[in-house]
Amino acid sequence: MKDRIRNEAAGEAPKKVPLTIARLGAAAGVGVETVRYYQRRGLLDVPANAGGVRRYDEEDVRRLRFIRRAQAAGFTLEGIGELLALDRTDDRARVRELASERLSALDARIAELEASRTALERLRAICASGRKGPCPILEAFDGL
Amino acid sequence: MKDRIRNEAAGEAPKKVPLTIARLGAAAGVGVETVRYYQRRGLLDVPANAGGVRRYDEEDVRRLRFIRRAQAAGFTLEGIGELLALDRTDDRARVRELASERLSALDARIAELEASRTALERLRAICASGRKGPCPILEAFDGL
DNA sequence: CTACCCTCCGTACCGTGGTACGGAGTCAAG
DNA sequence: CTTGACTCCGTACCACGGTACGGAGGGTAG
Repeated sequence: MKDRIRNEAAGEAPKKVPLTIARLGAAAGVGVETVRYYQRRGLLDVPANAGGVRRYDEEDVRRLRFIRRAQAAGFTLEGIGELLALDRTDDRARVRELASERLSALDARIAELEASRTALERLRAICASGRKGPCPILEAFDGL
Repeated sequence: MKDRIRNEAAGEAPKKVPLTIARLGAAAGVGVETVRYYQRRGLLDVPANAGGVRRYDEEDVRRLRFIRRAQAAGFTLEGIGELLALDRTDDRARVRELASERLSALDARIAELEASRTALERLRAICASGRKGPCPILEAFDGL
């Protein structure tokens, strides 16, 4: 079983090891339960293999990785569902709309985080070990 | 009642209008229920005024605003509780520790959001209205 | 063939951060 | 003194994104 995993890493002889749900999850850094949750949400489809153990392919891995990346970009799972649907259509206007929407939100959030960053560095400096006087935590965030 | 609010904006004659819970919340952009929730969590204390309507002061406003700013910086309410407690002690080491911790997380998150930003702009460009060919949503995030 | 681990499936539960509801009490203006 | 808005308090519920559990069946290494 460890050998199967070793096989994967070793590039030689792509032995076409069956991609089970756990391996699919591992390929994108998520657990089995999370994959199953995405299936329930309709973000990944369930391979038709009634009765037995399902097998997955590279396309599933791509989709799963996409989900995680889109999440990191701040899309909700619902939004990601729409993106996945759009990927099959050709509604460019809608894609641009969603992207622009997210870009604005992202820019706002980045600005916010950068302001917070400045405040935290200020706090860290003010509360340096050698210094005397108060270490005003509340004030450190004034003007955010 | 509208007049009370008008009073607040008009700088003349600071009439020392009583700060009720709704006005406290409004001063930091949150609702009554949220203030009460923070009280339950121990982030704000409940003025001793058993039986009647509680009154708040500027200190409460400061604390409430701090909570929201610290949240924007990515602190959890639990972490904020610790910060508020630290504000009363002089444990500079711990303050610096929390600040540094958060700074690292912030830097990581900012980098992530910036990478997402790039990917989204790429997507928006690729799916421009005039262009032909596919509008590859999944690929747009490759390499994040 | 037999351990042994993995998969399948339903259902329940979790943490975080709130939001809603409803009845009784309070308070200020008219 | 009434009216209408606001407060208090407990309890319940919400969205989001998972995570856990447990029993029955599948698949494979030795």
